[in-house]
Amino acid sequence: MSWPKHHKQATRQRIVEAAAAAFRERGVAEVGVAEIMRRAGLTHGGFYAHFDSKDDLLVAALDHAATQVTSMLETAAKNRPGPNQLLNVALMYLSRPHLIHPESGCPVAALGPELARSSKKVKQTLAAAIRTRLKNLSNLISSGVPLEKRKRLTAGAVACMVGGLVLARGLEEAEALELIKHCQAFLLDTLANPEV
Amino acid sequence: MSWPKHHKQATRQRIVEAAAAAFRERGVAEVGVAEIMRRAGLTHGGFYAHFDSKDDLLVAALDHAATQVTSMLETAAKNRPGPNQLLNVALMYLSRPHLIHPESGCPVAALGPELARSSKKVKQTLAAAIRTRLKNLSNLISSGVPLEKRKRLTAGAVACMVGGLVLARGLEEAEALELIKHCQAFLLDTLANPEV
DNA sequence: TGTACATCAGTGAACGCGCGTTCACTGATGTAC
DNA sequence: TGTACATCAGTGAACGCGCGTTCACTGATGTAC
Repeated sequence: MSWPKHHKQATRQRIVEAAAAAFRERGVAEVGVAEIMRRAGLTHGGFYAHFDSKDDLLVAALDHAATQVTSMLETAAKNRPGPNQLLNVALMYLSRPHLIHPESGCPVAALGPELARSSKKVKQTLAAAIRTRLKNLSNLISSGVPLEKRKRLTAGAVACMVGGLVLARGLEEAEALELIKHCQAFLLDTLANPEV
Repeated sequence: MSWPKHHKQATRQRIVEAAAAAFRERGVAEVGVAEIMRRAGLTHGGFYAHFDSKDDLLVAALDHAATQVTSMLETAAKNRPGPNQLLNVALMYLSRPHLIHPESGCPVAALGPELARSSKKVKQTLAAAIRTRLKNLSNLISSGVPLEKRKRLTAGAVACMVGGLVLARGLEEAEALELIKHCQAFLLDTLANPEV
């Protein structure tokens, strides 16, 4: 073996990271293979030594982005321990940094509709990411709350988070910040009441 | 004047309607000018007699789609009069027909992120559509509720509606229906309590 | 330690294709007489 | 009423361009001796 075995793997990872950022920043259709390879410090010809197709890369990039956001939200929950972890996560999600940095943020908010119209593999990866998100956030609710109510709270909170960000990114920054603040306050009222 | 004056206008309208449906169904980048003209029963060459560019058409199509949804939601509010109009609208929005028919549904849920990354004109049209939506739904809340609270409820409800649909469209149908049901229940709990 | 070698990650020119856009033309229309 | 005409909505071939993908090649690497 003429090259260190981790070398190619590391290059692949760099491509995946570049793609995950570029896709979320500018959209899957708007970013070409050549641009991603350039961002990863390579030329476009080598792409197909790492991936079967652009679609194959999209699956890997989506998976990477989803994992990245999962650990970001977990960190938010751990760093601010308290009685209402789900609320802490929602407040961090509906924040200015997330609003103005789609490239490192939630792939559902940045690309959801586009991904839902993509190939079967991409749709399956998206569905898996959403399921994981719902499950993880559901686990942040006290186990004293009945299962059905936990599902309701999780679905509502995640929907409000994703929708709040999608809507805010369609407005100018001043209005956007106001909107996410209102969504924060809405969830605060809803999730912080004693029955949760 | 050799043609009835309304003729060209009617053709233009047909193109806008075809585009509004096609874009919401398959995405702006994925649908070409030729396909839209074909859907409108025309050939692609005539397109530029009606629009300056594909982007120009997108502005008109987005505007049309937003108006269409506005009147759909208004109908929902009027047909089911009651103490909680905002909830009625949300329940209709988070429904199976809307889930499986993006081509006639909310353009924010179908195209939001893609539009937010588009040209300045498209972004402005999107922002205007979102502002109108927020304002209209805010007006459905009893004027007895303080303004700030109304803003909070509106923002939260609209975010939950849009996010719920975006998330649901990323899942398989059975899970999707369950998710929108949970979002419905979430809003029912939140909006139907006496303090609203 | 030094040299010849096999491996294979990465290069860059080239491909076919579909896109948005342009333009010379066609032919259906209402009007003038 | 009938015919010649000007208008212009719509046609369809053509354009340059950038895309995803392919492939013959290069050159950096660790190994054998």
